[in-house]
This record gives sequence, structure tokens and C-alpha cells, in this order.
Amino acid sequence: MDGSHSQELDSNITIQLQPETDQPSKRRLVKENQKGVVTVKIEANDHRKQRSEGPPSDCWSWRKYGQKPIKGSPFPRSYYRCSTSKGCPAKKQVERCKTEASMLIITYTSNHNHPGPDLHTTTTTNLNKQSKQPKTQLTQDHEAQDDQEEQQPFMHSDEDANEDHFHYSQSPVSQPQNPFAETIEDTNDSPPSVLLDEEPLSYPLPLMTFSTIKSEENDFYDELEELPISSSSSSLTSFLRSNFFDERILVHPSCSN
DNA sequence: CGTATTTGACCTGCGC
DNA sequence: GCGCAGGTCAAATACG
Repeated sequence: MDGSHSQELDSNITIQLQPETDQPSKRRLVKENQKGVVTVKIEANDHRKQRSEGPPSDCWSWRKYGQKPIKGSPFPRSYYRCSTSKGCPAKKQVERCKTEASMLIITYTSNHNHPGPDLHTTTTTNLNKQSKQPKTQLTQDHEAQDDQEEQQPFMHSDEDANEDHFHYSQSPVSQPQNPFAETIEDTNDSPPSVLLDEEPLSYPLPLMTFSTIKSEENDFYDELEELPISSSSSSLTSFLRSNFFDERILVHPSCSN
């Protein structure tokens, strides 16, 4: 890892944070300074890969409000809005890497203007359970981040890790605000106090060990073909909660298309 | 009945 | 100024 922070969680999911500086000039994206790009590689054990890209949701609830085919990519991009709070400006775009079909690129925009759902509880609980996870593994090569700015905040996954088996280390995303945004904005080495303030574990994200690997059938990945987000979000959510991170999450240095 | 998802249309911004 | 692409909103449909 050099350049970035790649983290391997369990098996096949790679999460990569990107500062998004790469974006040439994407129309509106540019207007939003607060943007965090996370690349999630889902290499499921089998072909079932991700059926839905929405998997890695953070602890927030997202409502899909649009989907559009992207010019250079065979896969459409889905647009999600935070449904946890009505006025929450937080948004997220999920798309598949055109070069790596198994890679999901999640772009977070804006921060949440409300506290997380039950992350604390969940996280805490989970952490306690698996306290063994040194979430600290964040140890990646931070040098790179210096360059890029951020690396830490990542998605943690899951909106509800509280489920029975979701044990993973929390991630910055859980913060009340957009992890990415914070990072990107602050940039740097200094961990946003906010994060720590709210979730001391936010840092460990790299280690999101979803030990709960329980399932083998991630249906959710079944449909990844061209339609990333599949249809059933409700069901999806459930899946996410329980199996999404069954695989391994690694942070890749780059894959942004 | 309520909520979420899906799909199409419209608007905005950028590039040429 | 025109065209293209991306992003958002709104209406309809499906599911819980």
C-alpha cells in the first residue's frame, strides 16, 4: 500500500478512500467541496459479487432518489440521500468502477446534520464483543495520505451493525458528519476530533473486520451486473446488515475509473 | 396505509 | 450559442 490505504478486512471487499481530487471537472460534483470517494472492492468468494452497491452503507439510512447511466461506464450510477433525517443534506453516489466491475465507487457528498442512528450503541456493543479488533490498524502508509489528504474515514459499513452479527470496527462514517468531508476538508493528519469525540473507534476502520462472516449467500451481490443497486433496498438493507461485509475489505490505492 | 424504489423528465453546468 | 452529461425532482408502482 503505498499510496493509499488499503485495508483488508475479511475477505474480499476492498475499500479505498479517495480524496477525489481526481475528478476532472465533473459538473456539480465540483461544487461540493465536501466529497469523499470510497472504493469498495467486492470479490465475493464466488460470482455473486455485489448485487447491490449500496452495501456498504454507513450507519445511516439512505434513500435512493435517482439512477443514471454514466457515459463511460456500462454501469449506472445511483444517487442516495440520507433518510435518517429529513433535512440532512448528506448524499451518496454509488457506481461500479468501469474498469473493475467488482469495485464499487461510493462518493459521499455533504455531511449529515444530525447524529448517527445507533452507531454508538451498535458500535460499542460490537466493539465490546470483538474488542479484540485493534481498530488501530489504520496503520497504513499515511504518507500517502498526506498527499492526498485523508484516508481514514471510511466507510464503515453498515447501517446497522447492530445486527446480530455485525461486528466491525467503527468507522468515521459513523460520525455525525461525513467522514470524508471532514477528512477532506481538514485533511490531514489530525484526526478530526469530532470523530473521536463521537466515536473513538472511528479510526480503525481499516480493520473493519466483519467477522461475522456468516453467510455465504450474499444475494445482494447477485445483481451487480449492470444494475448496481438493485431493487430491493429494503431487503438489501437487511442483507447489508448481515452479510455485506462478509467479505474482506481492502483499501485500494486507486480505482477510480 | 405508509414508505421506499423505480423511471422519466427537467434543469444546471461544462466543454466545444 | 449549442450540445452533452450529470444531477435532482416528481409521479407512479411495489412491497411491507
